[in-house]
Amino acid sequence: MKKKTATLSPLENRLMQLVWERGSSTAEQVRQALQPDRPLKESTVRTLLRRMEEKGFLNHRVQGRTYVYSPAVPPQKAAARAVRQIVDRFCGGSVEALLVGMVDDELLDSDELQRLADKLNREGGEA
Amino acid sequence: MKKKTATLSPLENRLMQLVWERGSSTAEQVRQALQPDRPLKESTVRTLLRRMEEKGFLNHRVQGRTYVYSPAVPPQKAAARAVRQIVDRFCGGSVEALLVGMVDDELLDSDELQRLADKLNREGGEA
DNA sequence: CTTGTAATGCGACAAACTGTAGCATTACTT
DNA sequence: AAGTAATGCTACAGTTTGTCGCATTACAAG
Repeated sequence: MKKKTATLSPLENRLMQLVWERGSSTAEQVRQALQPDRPLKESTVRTLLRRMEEKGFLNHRVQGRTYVYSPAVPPQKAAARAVRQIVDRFCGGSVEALLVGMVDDELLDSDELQRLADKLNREGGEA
Repeated sequence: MKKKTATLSPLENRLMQLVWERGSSTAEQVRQALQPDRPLKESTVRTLLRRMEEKGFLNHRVQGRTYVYSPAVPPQKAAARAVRQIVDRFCGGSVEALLVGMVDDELLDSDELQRLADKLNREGGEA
């Protein structure tokens, strides 16, 4: 059973969140951000950050003696990617089916959908 | 570390797929469905099915000497649930942001969205 | 230049999750 | 009463996750 993981674990996701919010951060900053809620040693945070970079979710640039990590992918892009998986898995590839399900589940209401559709169409598609 | 898994593994997902398609199935049927592509021993399939039930994705009823498994949740419901997670994780809770991202990612095009919105609104919301 | 210091990556380890399956037990069919 | 088929339990190896300690290294200060 050998394979490369392209998914973030719960905790990794938590960190990803922070990095997205802050734009970019150092291990120490992330550690502080997690602070009283989730006290982790710096080594731990660094390991996580490193793994996340291996998985392709982060990039880092060296600034002086410090590594500054930043998102390799914008959140919405990652989200879209995740949704694609869901659509394939659960909805037989039909995005429409997914949206219908979301409305049924009250995750989204049709008015909101309407409004959004209007907005997007008005803007037109600027590829 | 504590335990509490609410997610399906890749292979489990594969089986879930089948059960959704077929409505309900026995271990043997699932095994056959996986056939040449993924030959698994019955024991294996049974273990997977059992785990999936533990995780709350399947139910089973006894029919004679056989267990017949069926989805505990319809696919679109599960999808919506998964999407909710994504929305929270990646889009700061904004479904709209997600949809915009999907359009950007060409996973969905605004015309399609428009059509769907119209359709849903026409049908009206039968709670 | 030497040394102290801070930041780094590597290697480790236990618990949990996955993929796979053998086997003793149990429940129908004959 | 027996044979047969389906069941759940237990097991196990390979991975992933959560957590670190530590040797090493790049800089700043002396």
